[in-house]
Amino acid sequence: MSDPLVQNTRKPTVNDIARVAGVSLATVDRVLNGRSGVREATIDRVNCAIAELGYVRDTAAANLARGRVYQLVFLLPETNNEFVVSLEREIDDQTIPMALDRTRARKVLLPPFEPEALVAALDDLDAATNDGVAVFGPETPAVCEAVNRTRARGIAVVALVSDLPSSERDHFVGIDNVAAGRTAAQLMGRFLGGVGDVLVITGSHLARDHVERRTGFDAVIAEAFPNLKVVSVIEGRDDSDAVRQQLPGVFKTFPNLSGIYSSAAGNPGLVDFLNDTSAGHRLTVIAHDLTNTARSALETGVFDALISQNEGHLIRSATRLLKATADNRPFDHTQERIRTDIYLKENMPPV
Amino acid sequence: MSDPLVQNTRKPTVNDIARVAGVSLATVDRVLNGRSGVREATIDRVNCAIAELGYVRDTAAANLARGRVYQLVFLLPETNNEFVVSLEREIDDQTIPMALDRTRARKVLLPPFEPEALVAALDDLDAATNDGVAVFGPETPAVCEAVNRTRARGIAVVALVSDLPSSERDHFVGIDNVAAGRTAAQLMGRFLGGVGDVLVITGSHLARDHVERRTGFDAVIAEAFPNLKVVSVIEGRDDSDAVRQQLPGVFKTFPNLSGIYSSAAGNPGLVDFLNDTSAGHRLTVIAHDLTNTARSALETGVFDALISQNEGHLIRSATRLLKATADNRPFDHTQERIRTDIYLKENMPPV
DNA sequence: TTGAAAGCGGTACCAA
DNA sequence: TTGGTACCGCTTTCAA
Repeated sequence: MSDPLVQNTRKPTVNDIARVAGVSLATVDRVLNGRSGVREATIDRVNCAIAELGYVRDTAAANLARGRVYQLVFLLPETNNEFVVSLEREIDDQTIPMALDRTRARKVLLPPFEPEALVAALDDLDAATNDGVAVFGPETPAVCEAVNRTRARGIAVVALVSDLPSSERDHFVGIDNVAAGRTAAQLMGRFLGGVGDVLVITGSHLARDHVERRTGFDAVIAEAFPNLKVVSVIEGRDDSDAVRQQLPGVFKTFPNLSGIYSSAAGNPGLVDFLNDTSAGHRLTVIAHDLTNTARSALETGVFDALISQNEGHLIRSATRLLKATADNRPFDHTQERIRTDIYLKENMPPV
Repeated sequence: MSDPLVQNTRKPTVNDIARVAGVSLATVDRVLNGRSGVREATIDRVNCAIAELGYVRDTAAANLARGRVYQLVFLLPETNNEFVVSLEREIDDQTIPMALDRTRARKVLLPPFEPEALVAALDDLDAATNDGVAVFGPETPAVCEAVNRTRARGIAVVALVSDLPSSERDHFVGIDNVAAGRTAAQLMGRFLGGVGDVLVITGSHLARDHVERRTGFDAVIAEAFPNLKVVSVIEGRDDSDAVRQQLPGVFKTFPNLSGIYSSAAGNPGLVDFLNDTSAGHRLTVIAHDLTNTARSALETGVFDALISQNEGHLIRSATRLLKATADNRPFDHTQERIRTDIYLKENMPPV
C-alpha cells in the first residue's frame, strides 16, 4: 500500500486530481462539491483520479477559501437548575476557542417541558443562516416531526442529554440513561449491603432521560438486590422547592428509609432538607451531576456518590458532531462517546 | 466592547495590521514571528496595531502557508501489558485523523524500568525533526535532566501517565494517582462494609504512578476504615506471571483475605488465579484500567470495580498539548484534565 | 460544459 | 531594515 496519508509522501491535492484527470481546477471543484454543469464522462474521469490518488480534502484550506463560519444553535430549557446552567456557561466559555475555529454558537432558551415552544423554535430556524442545532428537550411526536423537518431543510440536528430516538436526528450526545440508572442501583445496593428501603426522586415522566434512569434503577434492584425496596417515588419536576416540600411527608410515612436516589435535578432542595433534619449522614444518597450543590454535599458526606456526564464534553462533542455532519465528514465515534461518570469524594475533579 | 472574536465583525488579518501600522506584510510577519531585522520603532508600531485590532493569528492559515507538519514522538515502555498495548493501538488508530490535522506521531518502545534507555532516547531527539515528545517512564534524576535538556533544545515535553514533577516538563497528561488510590480505598471500604483483610498488588517502587496509588490507598484506609487492614503487599512488576506465582503463597499465609487492590498491571495473572481457586466471587477485587481482561472480569463478577483513565483521551490530550506548546498557543485546561474513571459492570462503555 | 485567475490568511524568498 | 510577490490547498467569479 502507498496511502499518502500514512506514508511520508505528499498528500494529493486538487491540482494533482486536475492533472491526472486532465481537467481544470474549477472542474475538479465542481465534482468535489457536487455542483452541476459537468458531463457524466468528465465526472467519472475526476472521480477515478480522486480514487486513484486517495485524495482527502483539506478541510482547513477549504474553510479558509470559503470564509466559512459554522453557525450553530443550542436549544435549552430555560431553568435555573444547575446542570443546565453549567451547560450554558460551558457554551459561553467556548465562545472564543470556537471563534478561532470558525464556529459561532448561539443559545436559545425555551420554557421547559413545553413541546410546542421547541417545535416553534425548530421551525423558525433558517437553513441559510444555521448549519446545525442541538436539542435538549422532551420527546413527543410533534417534536420528532419538527426535528425531521429541520433536517429535511438541510440543518444538522443532534439530541443533547435526552435522546430523541423516534426522530431522525443525526446523533445523540449524552449518556445511556438506562445504564446510569443501573449504575446508581448497583452502587446503592453495594453501599447498603443489599438491604433497606429506598426513595427515588425523579423529574418528569415527560423527560425521556428521567424515565430511562428509573427503568435502569428498578431493573438492577429487581435483578440483584431482593432485599432492597423502592418504597416511594416522588416527581420533583427538576424544581428544588417542589422536592423540598414533598420530603417531610415521605419521611413521615417511611421513617426507616436508608437510601435516596435523586435521579434528576432539584438537589438543593434535597440537601436542604437533609441538613435540616440531620438525616443526611445516616442515609446513603446517590444523585446526578457534578454541580456545586452536589460537590459540597459529597464533600460533607451528605451525598455518597454521584452519577454524572461532563458538561464540557457534551458541548464540545455536540459541536464537533454538528460541524462534521454539516460537512458530511466522518468523525471518531470513540471520542464522541459520553461516559457515565461515577464520582466519590475521592475522585471529584478539582473545580 | 468590540472584540472581533466575539462580535460579528470580521476578524482582523495581517493585512489590517500592515495597513494600520503603515508597513508591509513582510514586516508584520517578521514581528509576528519574532524574526530579526526590524527596527525597534517599527516593532512597536506593529505591536500597537496588533493590540489595537485585537489580532489573533489564524493557525490553520499559518500552517497551510508553512506546509507545516507536527512531528511528535511517544516514548513508551516495551511491554505486553494491556494498558500500554492499548495506548499503542490508540496512537495507531489516530494516525489518519492526525494526518488530516498535519500531525505525525511516531512510537518508540523502550525497555521498561530502565532510565538509561529513556535518557538515551531523549538525547537522541533532533529538534530539527521533532516538535514534541510524550514520555511514559520512571522518574529518576537522570531522566529529569534529560527532559530538561530536551526542552532546552526547543522540543516540547509532556509526561504521560506517570508524572515527572522534578523535571521541567511542559505538562503532565494523566490522572492524579494519589486520588486514584484514595478512590480505590473508599470503594473497597464501602463494598466491604468497613471490615476485612486486604492484599495490595503493586507494580514497581520505581514507577511514580504505582507509588502514588499506594500512598492514596493507605491514607484513606487509615483515615476512614479502622477495621480494614492491608495485610500484605506484593510487587508484580507489571508482569502477569510474576503476579500469578506470588499469589498462592499469600493466600496460604492469609486465608481470610476479603479484598484485593490490584493497583498496577498483571491482571491476567490475578484473574487466572482467582478463577482457578474460585476465590474470585467471595472476594472484593478492585483493579486498574479498562482492559479486555478487566472488562470480562467485571462482567463475570470476578472484579467488582475498576479505576481507569481513558487511553484515547490520554493520546489526544498529549497530542493537543504538544502542538499547542510547540506553537506556544493557549489551550483549554478543563478539556485536558484526565478524569479518574470508576467503572462498575453497569457503566462500562461498550467496546 | 469548461477553464483562467483572483483571493482566503498567512509565510518566506528575493531584491532593494 | 524594508517591501514586493509567489504560493500553501481550495473556492468562486467571470468569460469562453
